[in-house]
Amino acid sequence: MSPGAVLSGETVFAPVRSQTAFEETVERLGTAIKLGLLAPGARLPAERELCARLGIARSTLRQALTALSQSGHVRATRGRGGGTFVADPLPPAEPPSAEVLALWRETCDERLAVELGVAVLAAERAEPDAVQALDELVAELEDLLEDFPAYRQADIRLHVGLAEATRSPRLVRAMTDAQGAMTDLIAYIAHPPEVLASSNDQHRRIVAAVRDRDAVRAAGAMTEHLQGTERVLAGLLPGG
Amino acid sequence: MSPGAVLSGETVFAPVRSQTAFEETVERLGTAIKLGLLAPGARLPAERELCARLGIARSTLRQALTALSQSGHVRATRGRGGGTFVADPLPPAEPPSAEVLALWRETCDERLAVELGVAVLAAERAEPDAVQALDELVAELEDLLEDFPAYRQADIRLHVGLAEATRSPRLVRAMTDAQGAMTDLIAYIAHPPEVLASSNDQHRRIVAAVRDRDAVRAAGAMTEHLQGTERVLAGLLPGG
DNA sequence: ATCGAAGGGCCGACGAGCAAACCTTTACTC
DNA sequence: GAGTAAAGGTTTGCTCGTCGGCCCTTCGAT
Repeated sequence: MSPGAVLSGETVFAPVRSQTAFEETVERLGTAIKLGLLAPGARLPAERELCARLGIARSTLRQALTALSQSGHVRATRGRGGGTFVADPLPPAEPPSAEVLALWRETCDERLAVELGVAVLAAERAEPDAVQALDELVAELEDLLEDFPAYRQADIRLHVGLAEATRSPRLVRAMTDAQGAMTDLIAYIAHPPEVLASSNDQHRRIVAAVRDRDAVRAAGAMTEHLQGTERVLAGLLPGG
Repeated sequence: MSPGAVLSGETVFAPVRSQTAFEETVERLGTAIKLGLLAPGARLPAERELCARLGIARSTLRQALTALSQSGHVRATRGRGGGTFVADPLPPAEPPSAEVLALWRETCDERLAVELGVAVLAAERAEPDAVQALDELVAELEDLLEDFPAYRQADIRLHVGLAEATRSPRLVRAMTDAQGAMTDLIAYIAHPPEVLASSNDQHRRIVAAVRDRDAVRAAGAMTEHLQGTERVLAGLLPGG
């Protein structure tokens, strides 16, 4: 038997953790809000429409919306012209749990895979339109070096935008999940403007490689980009 | 708004698909069996132990085992020294559903991400022991060029072995999931010995790059390796 | 012959989720 | 100002998956 046999045995028989529809909905909408995919002040679809789109009963959706409303991420107004809106401003983020911190390396590993795959496929497939949108995001980021929260929001839009350029919905989902997991880790470490500037240089190189349809260069630039975060985390967290 | 806004909106509000514990268990064990992670004739842990490890009730586990037994993947014997065993031989694989076929490109995209990430991280982290195990698998594959089913089983062990070399359980899980999804697509296309020989050459180069701790070369070799499959599928399936 | 470890079967309790109503608030329209 | 449409809020009852426990059957080892 190969030396890894124990590990794969462990993996096969690891706990099955079935999320409930309620939990999954809270997480989906909550992450989208925290990542800025749903902008502050934006209006969600009406409950009756949203539950149909999500494929769940309205009562289940309302449980999720109630939870998000109690945590302050969403607020609802009644009557005609009312609806459910993303809170503005958003409530402050909560510090990451011990469990999240303990698994930080695996989280980074998963992100590495998603980002690398996205970089390669975006380089193969991105349409000129998409590349232009990415260019604009990079320019926008340049003006946000002094304001980390705003920078991070636009950063997420850039990474998700790369995933969208692959036109592979599952990769978009994987990217939002990965970014959601990373945000918990990233939020509480310092990001001086110089670091953000160099990070955005890397963005520029990634987008340039995508424009040139150069998958190898895109992957290389992305690897470098991710190493920055990882090195900082390795210095701050256990198991580094 | 970026051109991708529609896509990310679609993604955020896409149906939440809550698997039941029963379904998840059938899929986990079923995939492990089909992939050969649980070898034919192997004995599963006792029900009472297994349900504890999976974190589910015994009655739920038994539903899953009953399903797997009815589909012929597993057989159970009672009494002391009895237990639940992986069937030998396994039942013939079923042809892929129309849904699986329609999403083949996204499946390949996800696999690309996982395999690429695994290749890079394995090159950074693999221990000499693990590399040696991979070498042995490549050698074993060399003797199986004439027997596709056996080749494919060992092929999976090699790819999962690479994932194990990263020592990242989530990547191992991601790899087994990806291989499970690919198997459905691969099983029904022709694989003449010459194709397998060239595929195994690529394996050799991947492992060599991992041994040399050369992440870039590992990623390159892996990309090339995956393109083979993808090109064949693109020729046979719609949307290619 | 007995014991113990294994699968096999059964049943009651509980909670998630669903479906379909109905109520309340609010704003636009005529 | 009355009516109506569109939104969130509430209630109710049912189904079904899951749990947890209990007892039965089988059969090798002692």
